[in-house]
Amino acid sequence: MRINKLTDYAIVVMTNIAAMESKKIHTAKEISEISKIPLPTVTRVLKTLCSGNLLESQRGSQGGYALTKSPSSISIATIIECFEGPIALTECATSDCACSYETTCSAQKPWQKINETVKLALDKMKLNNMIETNKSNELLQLNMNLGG
Amino acid sequence: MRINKLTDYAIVVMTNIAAMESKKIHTAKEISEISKIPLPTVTRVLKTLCSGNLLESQRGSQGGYALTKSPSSISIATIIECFEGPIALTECATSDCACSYETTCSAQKPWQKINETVKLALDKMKLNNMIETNKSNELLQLNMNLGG
DNA sequence: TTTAAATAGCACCAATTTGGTCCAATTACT
DNA sequence: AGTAATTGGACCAAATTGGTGCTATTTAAA
Repeated sequence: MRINKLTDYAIVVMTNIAAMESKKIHTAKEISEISKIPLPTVTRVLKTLCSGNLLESQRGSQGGYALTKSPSSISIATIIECFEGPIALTECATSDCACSYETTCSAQKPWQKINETVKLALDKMKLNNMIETNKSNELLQLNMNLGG
Repeated sequence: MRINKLTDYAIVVMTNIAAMESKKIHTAKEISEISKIPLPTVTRVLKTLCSGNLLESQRGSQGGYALTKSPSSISIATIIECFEGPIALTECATSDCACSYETTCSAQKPWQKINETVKLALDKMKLNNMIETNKSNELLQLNMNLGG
């Protein structure tokens, strides 16, 4: 039931980028050092975030990554969906559900309700909510969410 | 972010047992046939449910499994926790979190909020809610939740 | 034009988790 | 005693996940 490690990395990375207001564009190397995530891994995370349109990339010299939207309009739900597909505890509520009991399965409605609740909670939580407590905090680092 | 297959099996099994009011005790074989889950696998699920005190077992001839409580007082949350530990999208909100950023990590509160919401939704959903739509329905079978 | 800096898109391997199965031991009823 | 049933453990195969590296491509600056 837990989110994947890569998804957790992604949330850390996005939060860190959001917390750095001074500059707009950041290289993978820079983000790697700040987040204390090895470069190859953070690179992969950044690519996925990019293909999900949560980051935009600038190639070549002086290039890097930047948020596509303001921190207050990027939700945790979006980030999770970018890495793990539609938010649902079961596949039942998903569009691509090939469940053969669709019409008779009485369990489907309860699950839809549960999944909606979860999605709503994750939709409400935006990037700025993750950093607003105190901005002078050290930047988020690896393992803060997954414990270690 | 999805629940495990075994957890899904467990919910199916528990719902099916709850739906059979006539008899109180059911053998593993019986439950296997009704739920269309292979006997060895359903056996394992039943054992786990038993050690989590959601089912009580009677050994020997004429033995089997029965709910320990009424369907209306058994929540989906309890079943999930029985198989996957504390309900949390991250480990941060868990008691055994060894997160070294505890005091400074500003992301912890948001995560606690999210996890509480999820837990609440799963706590509210009881076994009787899973079957109440219409009792004449065929019993739930394998894959109804995970699709397939 | 050349060079250096950076991302893009793969493909690969290792480690972990998960799922499924079986066996020997134990218990209880007849 | 014999049969029917659970118990607990161990085991293996499969799938997923995480981590890394390589090469191509793009861009800006020297």
